[in-house]
Amino acid sequence: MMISTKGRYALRFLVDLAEHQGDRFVPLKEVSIRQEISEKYLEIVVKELVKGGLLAAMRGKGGGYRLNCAPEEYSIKAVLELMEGPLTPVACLEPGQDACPRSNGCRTLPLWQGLDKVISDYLAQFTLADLCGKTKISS
Amino acid sequence: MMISTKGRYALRFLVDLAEHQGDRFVPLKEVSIRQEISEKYLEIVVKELVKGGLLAAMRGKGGGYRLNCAPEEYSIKAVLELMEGPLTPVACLEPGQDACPRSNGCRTLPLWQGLDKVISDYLAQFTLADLCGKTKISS
DNA sequence: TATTAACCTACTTTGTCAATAGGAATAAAA
DNA sequence: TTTTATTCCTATTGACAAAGTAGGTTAATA
Repeated sequence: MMISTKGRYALRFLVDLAEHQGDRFVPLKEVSIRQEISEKYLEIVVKELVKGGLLAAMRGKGGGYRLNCAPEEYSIKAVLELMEGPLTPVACLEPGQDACPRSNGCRTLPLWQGLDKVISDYLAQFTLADLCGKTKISS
Repeated sequence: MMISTKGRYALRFLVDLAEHQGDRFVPLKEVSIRQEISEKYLEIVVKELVKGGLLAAMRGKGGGYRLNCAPEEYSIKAVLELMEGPLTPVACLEPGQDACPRSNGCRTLPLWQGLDKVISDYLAQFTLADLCGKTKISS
């Protein structure tokens, strides 16, 4: 299991906004009820989305959250990486990792590199828009 | 990060056996030195490989471990699932999981199903033999 | 009978996940 | 101006798993 609640909740929050925001700010509580996610925990998730520049926030009465861009602009891969960190299947592939001393003759490295690529390529091809309304994703 | 040391060490152990066993039983200590993995921890990993029927073990002097089948017979996916459990990217896809009540209108489920499929298909196409000697895996 | 090696049980340490608790700051409405 | 609705902030908790250590028991061979 590689995707934690943070990544999953973040996507659900963004989809919910895309589908319900219209022209207003949507309060977190509203999403929390629709998505059946604890308000308090969702706060933590959303804080990172704001900090990452994906959402605009507005405080006080009538406040809430709003997408900063059109749904087509949100790459699924980018959202998940913001929440989860690198999505590599093994630690030695994480960016900024100094090459493992065994990497030269490592028999398994190519396997992990290939796996990393299929995951990365898959997630990079979708945007938030693909998750909205009737699904455009087929397995 | 989705593949733990158990899965990674297990593959390295199996590859090491495939490349060095010849016609004898290979003691764990020997692999542990070559692979630079703690003997004690490797014991835990190997125990599961034996229990899973992948290895034959022989005790006492001259003992050690040996592959039960030809390297082509070991599916990478099967080995990893033995060590890690289900490789699904999210919990709701694990086998034996009762369908989540939200699954009907879930906007993210198709995404996870698709991701699960690319991971599963990728890992299912390789065997231990593909990891041995010069790599036959390209990314 | 000494040696080598697998097997077994228990423990430890460290870190992350998934929250919860309680309030402070801010904006709008009454 | 006071109430209400909302985001924002810091701290804490409980459960669990990952990764590894420690110390001994059983079995096969020379």
